[in-house]
Amino acid sequence: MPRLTPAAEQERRDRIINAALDCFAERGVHATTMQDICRRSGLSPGAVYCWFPGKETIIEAVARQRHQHERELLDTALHAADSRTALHAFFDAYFDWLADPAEQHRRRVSVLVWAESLVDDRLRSIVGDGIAQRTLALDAIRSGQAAGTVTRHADADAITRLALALIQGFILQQAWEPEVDIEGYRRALDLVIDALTPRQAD
Amino acid sequence: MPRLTPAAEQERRDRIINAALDCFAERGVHATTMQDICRRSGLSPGAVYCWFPGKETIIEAVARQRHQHERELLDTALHAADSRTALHAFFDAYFDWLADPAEQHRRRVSVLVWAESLVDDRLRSIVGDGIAQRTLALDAIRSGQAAGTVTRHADADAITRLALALIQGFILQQAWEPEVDIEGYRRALDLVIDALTPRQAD
Amino acid sequence: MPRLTPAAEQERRDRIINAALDCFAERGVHATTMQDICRRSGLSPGAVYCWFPGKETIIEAVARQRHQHERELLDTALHAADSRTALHAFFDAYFDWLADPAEQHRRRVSVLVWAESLVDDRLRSIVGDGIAQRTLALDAIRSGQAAGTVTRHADADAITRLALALIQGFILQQAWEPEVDIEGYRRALDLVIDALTPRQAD
Amino acid sequence: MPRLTPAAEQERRDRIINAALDCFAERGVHATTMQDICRRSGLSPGAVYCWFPGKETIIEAVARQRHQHERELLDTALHAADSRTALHAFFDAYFDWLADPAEQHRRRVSVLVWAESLVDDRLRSIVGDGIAQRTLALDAIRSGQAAGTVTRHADADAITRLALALIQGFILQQAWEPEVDIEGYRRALDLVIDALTPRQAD
DNA sequence: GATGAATGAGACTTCATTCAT
DNA sequence: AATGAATGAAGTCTCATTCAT
Repeated sequence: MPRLTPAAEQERRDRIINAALDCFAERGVHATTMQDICRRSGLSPGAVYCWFPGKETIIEAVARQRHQHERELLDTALHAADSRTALHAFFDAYFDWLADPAEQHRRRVSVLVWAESLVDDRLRSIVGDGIAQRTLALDAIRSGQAAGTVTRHADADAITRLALALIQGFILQQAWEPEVDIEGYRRALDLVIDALTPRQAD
Repeated sequence: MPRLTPAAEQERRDRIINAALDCFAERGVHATTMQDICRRSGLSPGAVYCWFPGKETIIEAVARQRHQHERELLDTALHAADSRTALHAFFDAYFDWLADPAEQHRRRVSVLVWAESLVDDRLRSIVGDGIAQRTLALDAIRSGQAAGTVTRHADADAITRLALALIQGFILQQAWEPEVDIEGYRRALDLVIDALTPRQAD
Repeated sequence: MPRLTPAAEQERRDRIINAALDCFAERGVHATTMQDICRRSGLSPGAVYCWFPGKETIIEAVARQRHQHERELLDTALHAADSRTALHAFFDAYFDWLADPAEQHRRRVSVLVWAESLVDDRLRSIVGDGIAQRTLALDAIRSGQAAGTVTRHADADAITRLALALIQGFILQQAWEPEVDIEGYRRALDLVIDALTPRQAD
Repeated sequence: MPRLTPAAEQERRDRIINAALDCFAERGVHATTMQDICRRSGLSPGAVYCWFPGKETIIEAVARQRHQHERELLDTALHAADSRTALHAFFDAYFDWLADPAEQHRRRVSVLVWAESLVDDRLRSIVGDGIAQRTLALDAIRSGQAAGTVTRHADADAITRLALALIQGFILQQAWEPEVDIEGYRRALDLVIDALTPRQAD
């Protein structure tokens, strides 16, 4: 029983997480059995339980993986010079990602996780961490408001919520209708962003 | 025990649906057992199965009930004279409803149903019917665009999607954080609506 | 709540028995629910339980009804003058009955009852009563042997069993294959009867 | 716990089939619960469901096992040189088997299966396969008729049916009365066989 | 580290029977 | 006598998890 290298360990874990992700995307979290995950990952139940203590933990790992890219996008965007640019850059990067066909099927799982998180405390804190990144944007919005590049007619908190809603709502609609016209949505989105980031003080 | 009146039948069904709704809101759809629903409704398993052929059907009935009020709100709003008024009226009515504390707990179930609908065909068509009402608003938006009361810088379809996203995204955030500042969000929302419905032709 | 006349009572009971018989013939005894019997008889569960204390009792009544005609056939046959005539008469009458298309579907229930009787004591005694009529024929066979009209090369008991087997086996085969050639079987049967009832002492 | 050898697999299956057979013989097919089969086989429900997808399939396996020996007896008998010898050999072998006390209790299950097959399509085809072996004997009977070793006064088909009835009828009677005099029955049977297989052309 | 047969609690559902009306 | 909604014990089966090999 030779101990696996860390890289090999990670490979096992990723294999399981991706198998679970695919299964979840196809039949949902609850309809997916551990056997499904075993079959899809090519591992035996015993092997899977070597790397995860239970189904719950696998779901959590999947949830974490789902939020990882969103975090990176936000991080990047927040480094922009001014708020207006940041907002545009963030939405641009985010919707480029949403337009990626390879990710669309798997992103259904994000919605499943949102729902699950309403009912599962551990998952709630994971999803909460992701959502909490909204607060990272708060300062940027506030300084934008101070500098006059973001409207002062609305609360910074509300603005971030609204921005988040525009993303989450779209993700939901895209999950229901994968063929949704993303470019049209982006154009409408630009109007909103422009309204929130006036060229001249309003 | 002579035949129940149609009203009494409906009362039974509603009792079951509401019991299920409460259970779902508390522990989620899958963690809720038929026994839970029986206990909460005060009926025996046999009695529940008198009125619903199975758990699946109860979930569907709950889903349908969830969409009912939204439909009514939209219906009402669409009778407004012009697009701008309609849009404002619709959001006003909708967010009045979202502000109702009595409904907030149960509305978590809407999110659960959204997720479930990605994975369950029958539910998908029920949710789809609800979402499809967005298309009812399309004509109103289009005539608004013709009349110059709605911006022509974005596609009518995209505008309705965006409006829907602003609601769905908020529902999601409210489900996660019941104490979210709804009034602040409404004010930010007004900016968006104003941007979409210019006072003078743009 | 006027008490029914005895005739009306019997009508109710027969209605239930026949409904049960039809259901049993179609789906078997166990797959038939009391609801099935209610539907088919046009009575409510309460009404059925007025006339029978339970499903068990209905099955027993059906079993009794099944054996009634056989008993009559045997009774008649046993009144014949001599054994050889009696045997021929009995088989003739019995197979005339078996040839009646109206009875064939319902006779499947006889086989179901045979099986059930192996496992249900009350039913066993009912079926046993029917089978025991075989012993009524024993004396006739014995006196036939004494008179030289029935072979002495076999035990009277065995002869009655064999005769019974020829009927029961056919009933079974007819239940499986309703289109079985009954006339051919009767001709072969004649050979057997002839062998058992020699024209001259053997 | 590495993969079971095919032999070990078969052992599991047989253990379950035999446990079911014993239970069926005691209380009937429907009164036997999966728990009964589990207890008797010494396996847990999960283990049983590893090897059979459901109760239905276990019943079918039991039915198949019941017909297996009959098939072998018939096969053997059909290899005899001439029809008369074959018929005698077949009945001899068959009734030797019927006389085996070890088998008598379990053979009650054959009757249960006959009944069930009237009402369950899958079972019908299994039992049908067993019964259909009667047709294998048809050719032997026909050539016997051509050679003058089997009576021409009856149809070959009817003769095989009659022979089958003599067995099935006895099985039924033995199921009801285990102490039935099998030797007496065999002597009476010899008379019948002699009648069907005349020493000189008739 | 890995295997996969086995475990067993518990889920959904059925259905013979009852009883208030 | 009859109705039919309601009861609830019991049945079949699933599936996350374990552990001997």
